[in-house]
Amino acid sequence: MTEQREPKVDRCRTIPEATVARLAVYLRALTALDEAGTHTVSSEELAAAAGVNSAKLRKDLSYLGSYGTRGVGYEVATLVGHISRALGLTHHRNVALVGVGNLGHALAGYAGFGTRGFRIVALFDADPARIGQRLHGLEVHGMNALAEVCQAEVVSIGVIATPAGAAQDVCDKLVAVGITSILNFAPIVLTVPGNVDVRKVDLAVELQILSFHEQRKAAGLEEVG
Amino acid sequence: MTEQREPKVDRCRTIPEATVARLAVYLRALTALDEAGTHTVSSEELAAAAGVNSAKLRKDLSYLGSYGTRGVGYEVATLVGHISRALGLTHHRNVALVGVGNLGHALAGYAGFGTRGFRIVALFDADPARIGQRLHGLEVHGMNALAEVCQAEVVSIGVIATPAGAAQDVCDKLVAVGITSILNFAPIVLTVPGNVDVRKVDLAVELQILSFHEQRKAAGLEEVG
DNA sequence: GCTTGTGAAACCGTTCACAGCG
DNA sequence: CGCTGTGAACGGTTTCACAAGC
Repeated sequence: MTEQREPKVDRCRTIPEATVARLAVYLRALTALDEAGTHTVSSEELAAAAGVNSAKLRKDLSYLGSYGTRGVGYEVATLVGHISRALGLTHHRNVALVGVGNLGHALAGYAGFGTRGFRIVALFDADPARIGQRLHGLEVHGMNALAEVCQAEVVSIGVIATPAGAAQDVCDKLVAVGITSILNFAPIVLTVPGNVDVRKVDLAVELQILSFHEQRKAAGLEEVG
Repeated sequence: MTEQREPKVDRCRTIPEATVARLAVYLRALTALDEAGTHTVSSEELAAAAGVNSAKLRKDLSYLGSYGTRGVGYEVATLVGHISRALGLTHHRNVALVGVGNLGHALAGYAGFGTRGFRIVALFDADPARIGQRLHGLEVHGMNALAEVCQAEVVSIGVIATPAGAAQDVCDKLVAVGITSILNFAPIVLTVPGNVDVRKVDLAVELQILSFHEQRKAAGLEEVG
């Protein structure tokens, strides 16, 4: 057997995937603290606000560097800066949204994006009846305008809010235009080239997971009672 | 605080958390296969449809029992049945939705729930202007009707689609009414008793995770080119 | 032959516990 | 003294590889 030693180019910039997801949550909590006028937090306090334990929080933050003060805690503003930089949020990112139906409509109007580093700059839909409409100050384009519009506005993330049947086709088009990050709300697994990142949100899956635990709780009670 | 040390009752019915999440995805893929008229799938095929590798899929299914046929594969209908049972989806579960703003509106109209084991049976909002309105055949109730309505309809899951500021209060009210499973769309960490399960969906967090990878890709290119 | 089901190994993430430092 | 930062231990998850069985 050939001893395949991993190249192990472990430059200090390696942040575990699980940590990345939590950094976003810490950022949210820190922003809230900042707005409340708090200047300093201990790992214990911030961990509570983020719903994790303090050891995990400290380890997560340690991947960014040593930005705390022993015996004191972390400066809120400093952490906000470092986490923002780590997540690539130093400048706003432009988002294109495809599918302006039920859910897409709601996403287009969601104010939370703007305050957290993102701006929806373009809307698309396949339905001729919707093309040309204006939603929250943006015109709905047809899919054939995808390339043109995405290059004019510098779009870095695509959001798919179409029915399942259209999603893979839309995805292929987004990839063809050069988009390499996709957030998918359609209940289907997308196939993409290796350089493209996809994250998915499936509401029914979330409910089904809750259903599983609900059932287990019911079974447990039955046994006891 | 309430340090609940689990007694570690490892009865054979223990399905790992990571597996539960994927079972829901398998179910989605199987339903699609079923509708397409497929009767039998191999682990390889189903794994591809679910976006995982086949070894993982087989191990996941093995927690439910041995329902495949060696040399052949799995019968679609059989698997659908077993996964549905495992997830507690043999009967429809009733869902209460709190917050009928932008997002809540979209969720109330999302047809995908009905076909996948759930039914939204009650809508609530704190805004007097919205109370009494009808949405997709359901009346919007005020928060003071929560107890009454949730007990009349047997609600097993609560969905919070309110602004962040209202979410913890709404959550407390749901818990008080006896709801032990909550899906939270508000960008805040909810505090709940130990017997209550919370799952959260934060759209901005998802985008920030994509942003991280997008940045890393950009950094990588810079280095090469 | 082919594909499932599964121990064992490798991997990753979390928790512990304490050294290090302000 | 208090809190951060971190090696080491632990537990859960994924992958490997092959025996079992149609």
